[in-house]
Amino acid sequence: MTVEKVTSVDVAKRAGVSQSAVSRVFTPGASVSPKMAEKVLRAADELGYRPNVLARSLITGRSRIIGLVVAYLENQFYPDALEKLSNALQARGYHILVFMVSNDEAGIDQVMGELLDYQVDGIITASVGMSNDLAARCAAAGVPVVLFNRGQDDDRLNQVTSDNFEGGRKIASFLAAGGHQKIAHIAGWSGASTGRDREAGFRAGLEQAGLELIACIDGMYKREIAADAARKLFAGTDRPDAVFVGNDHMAFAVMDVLRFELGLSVPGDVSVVGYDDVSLASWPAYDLTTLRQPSNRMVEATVTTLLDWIEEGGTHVQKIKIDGPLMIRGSVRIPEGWPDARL
Amino acid sequence: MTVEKVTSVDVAKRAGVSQSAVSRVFTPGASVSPKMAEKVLRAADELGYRPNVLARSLITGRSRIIGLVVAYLENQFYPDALEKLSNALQARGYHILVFMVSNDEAGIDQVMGELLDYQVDGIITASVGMSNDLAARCAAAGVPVVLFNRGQDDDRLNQVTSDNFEGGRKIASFLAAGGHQKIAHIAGWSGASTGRDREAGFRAGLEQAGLELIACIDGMYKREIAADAARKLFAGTDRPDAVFVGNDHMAFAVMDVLRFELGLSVPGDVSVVGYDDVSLASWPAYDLTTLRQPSNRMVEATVTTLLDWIEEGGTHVQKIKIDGPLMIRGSVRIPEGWPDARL
DNA sequence: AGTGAATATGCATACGTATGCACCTTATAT
DNA sequence: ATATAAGGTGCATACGTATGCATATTCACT
Repeated sequence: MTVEKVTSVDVAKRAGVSQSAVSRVFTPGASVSPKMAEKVLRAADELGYRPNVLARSLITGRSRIIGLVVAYLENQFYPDALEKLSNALQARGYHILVFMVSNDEAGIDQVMGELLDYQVDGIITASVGMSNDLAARCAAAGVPVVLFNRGQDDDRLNQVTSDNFEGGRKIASFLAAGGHQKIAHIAGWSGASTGRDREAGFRAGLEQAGLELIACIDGMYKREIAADAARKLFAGTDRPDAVFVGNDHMAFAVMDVLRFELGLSVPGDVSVVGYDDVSLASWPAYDLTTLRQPSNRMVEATVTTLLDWIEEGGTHVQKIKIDGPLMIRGSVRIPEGWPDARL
Repeated sequence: MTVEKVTSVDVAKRAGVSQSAVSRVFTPGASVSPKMAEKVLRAADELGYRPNVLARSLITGRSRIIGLVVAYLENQFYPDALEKLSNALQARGYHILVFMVSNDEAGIDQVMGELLDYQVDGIITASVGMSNDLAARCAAAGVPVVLFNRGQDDDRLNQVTSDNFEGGRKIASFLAAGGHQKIAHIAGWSGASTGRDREAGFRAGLEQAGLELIACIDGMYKREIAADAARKLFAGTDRPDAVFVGNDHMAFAVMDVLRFELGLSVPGDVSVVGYDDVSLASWPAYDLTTLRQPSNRMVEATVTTLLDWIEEGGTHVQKIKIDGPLMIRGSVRIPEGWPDARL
């Protein structure tokens, strides 16, 4: 396999011009005459020349690479987000370098180091937090960070989330309006802001309706743990008549346990509500009522924020919350005369 | 935001040594004395120095970046593969640059060009084919390619697939053994080898059992098209008693239509078999019988093949087929006395 | 102590591109 | 026609690192 690299020098030679001229032809906005452009482009085409992005980045200091840190792709919300992020960035001339990471501090630190080695122009973390030390290193390296679907109290870190507190609250008032009395919660991981905020909003909404949680278990955003939580919640005789599960991924597991292990009817015996509105939630097998995280708008906000920092040298750290509607489907008892309008 | 790059020169200065020495300390296998290593590492640590991968790649000609081209992540098989590929490559010091692509020739060509601009060391396409022209360009650039889950007659392209023909055949004999008489097929996209091979194997298996397909519709690997196909298949009075669907992603849609639109029982009225064995297939809501594509082994083979080419200058193009078992679950009528052993 | 081999180190250069500067060409206005 | 600005072009250098070559140091052995 003979590798014949063709460089701007080769093109210059063939076109009978200087290397700078070639470079300028391939640099948008540089000053070149039409005649020159034509000559160079023809020579480039004949040789099959394409600029070396890496060499370019050495000078410009911009790699057009965005690092994406993500913990797991099993929850459908993330591949969906990844696909949308990648498309949006690709349309703007950037590309995503993927870093899978186990969600513990040591793993993240190690991976984030590798990330910076690649001179990424920016970093998006999907549902992953950062240590202070790390945030400092990114800041020092001048690499902007956006936390996608994760909040963190650090005024160097941009973040884009749905309005988790308000979402939890909406679900609470919806369940309360449906006349549910014994309401339980299988929470998202308490180590993440999303889980905590949803729970807090949910509790606030219940209180507002004069209700109280009868049980709350941390599901860790994991299918198996959520399933166990469901088994535990429904082990006694005093069963909940409604469960809010911290995300759809866990909610599916919970519904499976309720229906196929315990023989309960959803929503006949118990209402189930999720969070995210991944596409599977709308499939008839689950038909899950859930609070939609508007991934399109979240992605849009993420990309806009990040590129603003990269290209305009942004200075104002954004903490963006995006409101989403409750998607009412067949997994819940629907309140009498509940307005069709989305919450 | 002040960006202070710290380079090997800075480290050299502080440690009182030459830049070459610093480079060697960070190059595994280079000759350095323990004393030197210690001095340099301390200085590097104090300054927070890390080698610039991009600058390094300019000299070595290796970027340690693998381009991954993928069409869509909705089918759970792909995020799963992506996660595993990324982990496996990461463990070997490589990272994945993601390129989303619409599955048409023009889009692929455009994207593949950008890919080569990044000087990737290798390319993996997930369920995406390549034009001859493109294969030639990759070969000319010395960039090895592995097609993951896609076959193509081109002796420059490595490929790793499951044994799709044999898989289709296994499913046919299983359904035949179950006493099904009116067997239909909702095929994978006929534009892809996987779909064609599964269908061919399926037909061969039926013939072997003295049966014949009563209907076959191209589902294009798309949920909505598969759902329509199911509606069409079951519109008349002479309904199939078994359907083999070209992948799980479509099979879920088919089951949804059968159960929730047509009120049929699966497997009471009709058996359904899928292909892939994504994790959702084993969830009780579907409990889908399906032929497992062993993604772990496929990923392993893909990574091994690719890195062999990259690091050892491989020369023998691999066309690897990996056999997978039929996972027998509740979506089919199970043949009397069918051995528990996997097919 | 002296010899040769083996190991460490520094110097200089190369990788492929972008860009400041100086120069030259062409267009524009006077 | 001349003066001036505006636009093109080439030269030289820089980006941050790896590496061949020559030299300096260490070591084992006689």
